[in-house]
Amino acid sequence: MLDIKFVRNNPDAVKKALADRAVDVYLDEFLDLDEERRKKLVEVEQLKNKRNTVSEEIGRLKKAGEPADDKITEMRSVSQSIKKMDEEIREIEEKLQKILLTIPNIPHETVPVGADEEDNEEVRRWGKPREFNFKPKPHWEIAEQLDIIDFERGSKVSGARFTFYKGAGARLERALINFMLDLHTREHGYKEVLPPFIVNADSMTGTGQLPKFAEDMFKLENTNYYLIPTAEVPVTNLYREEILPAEKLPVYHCAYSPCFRAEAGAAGRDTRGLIRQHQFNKVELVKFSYPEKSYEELEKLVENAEKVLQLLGLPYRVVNLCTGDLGFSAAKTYDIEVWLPSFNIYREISSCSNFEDFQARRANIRFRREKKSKPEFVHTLNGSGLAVGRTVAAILENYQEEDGSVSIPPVLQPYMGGITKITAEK
RNA sequence: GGAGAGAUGGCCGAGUUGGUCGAAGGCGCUCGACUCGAAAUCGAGUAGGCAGUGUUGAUCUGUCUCCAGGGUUCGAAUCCCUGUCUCUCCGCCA
Repeated sequence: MLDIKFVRNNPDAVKKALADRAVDVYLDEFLDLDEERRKKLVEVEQLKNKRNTVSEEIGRLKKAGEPADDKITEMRSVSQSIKKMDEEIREIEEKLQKILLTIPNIPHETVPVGADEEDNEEVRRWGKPREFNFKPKPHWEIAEQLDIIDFERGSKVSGARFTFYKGAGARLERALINFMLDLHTREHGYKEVLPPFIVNADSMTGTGQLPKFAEDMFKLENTNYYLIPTAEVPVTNLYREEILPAEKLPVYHCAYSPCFRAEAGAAGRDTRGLIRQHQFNKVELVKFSYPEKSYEELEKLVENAEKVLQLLGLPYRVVNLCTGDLGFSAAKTYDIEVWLPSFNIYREISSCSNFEDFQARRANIRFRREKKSKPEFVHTLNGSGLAVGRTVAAILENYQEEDGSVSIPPVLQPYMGGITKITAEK
């Protein structure tokens, strides 16, 4: 959510940001409503002031045993006017809030202006895609031949885009989760959290999933609960409605969680394999930062996520998302894309964003610079470190051998009970 | 699931026969005095949102906020209704 005062004072900047994102918002209507609200507010506050002073007087008169009937009658009508005006103001505020909640964040000045992913800007590459002397297979073929992932039974038991991991596949997934958590907690200074996987609507609004993106999520019927689409939601909302002591900043958390996504509107895309599932695992990194340090923190966050791929020996590139591809709440986002040989392209495996104070304002997460200074909004950041399912896919594809077996990256071997290779069971 | 109790400022905790209550008191914190310094002691200060003023986030003014949302009333932390959460006991359960 943007600062209403900022929108009021910088309508042109907001309009430009909206245009760059190709988003339609009725900003002029918003500005008119805002002005009307303030006008009415002044009026009603004057009336309230009158009510307060006269009511006090009535109390004094009654105590002294003097009559106050005429004043009471007068106040009766004043109170009625106040009630009416409060109602009008409330309606205006509701409209304002509704619009405000659907205005996306303003892109940072270093974000390239562009229409879609074609206009994203490649920042760097790491690692060289391996040259195969045979035709690399897609990960779902490898996995099925090794009998470590069962897509068909996943569909039977749940539906499309659900899978069973089995044997070494299940263990690989678990190994990756532990490897990532260990790396981020031991080497990168993140404190681990294991959050609830179900949250309420307030939390979803706090991080920006609601009200605009309700159809992307699974809602539990007859409740106010949602399955989390990412650990970003519970972990960022950890400090909702709180004022953090300055000495605690920056706060770093990492969290494993399953993620549930309805993938509405993605029918027909990535129908095979692990790339797009209704349920997948992810290790998430979340930061709460001083405003002036948040872009520094973003760079460090991306590097922390990259480190996972480097240690796993998976080639990747980092791209700076353009205005048209940028998520609703983000001011700037780096995607990390891992090399997938069978696709012959880089595919998103991590998304690291700085939300500046956009989520903090929605969720009311603040900090106090000095003991006596006013609370300010923190900046929030998060990034995948990494999406585990896609990492499994990348390992299977990049480490596959011609005989159908898959080598285990050395850093993962301790987590896999020392095995160096996944081979088909006899 | 059944029965009961409760939700007040950074924390603890008064206030529940409605009327100078944004809220006593204590702790904590900040500043000052004392001290070579510290402790102790003494004095002062110590919520947030919105709006106006100023103008750039000093000050001043108004207003709202005592879990949330409604209601009664000239006036509610105090009365009524609904919801949420917490605690205790019982039942059930991993």
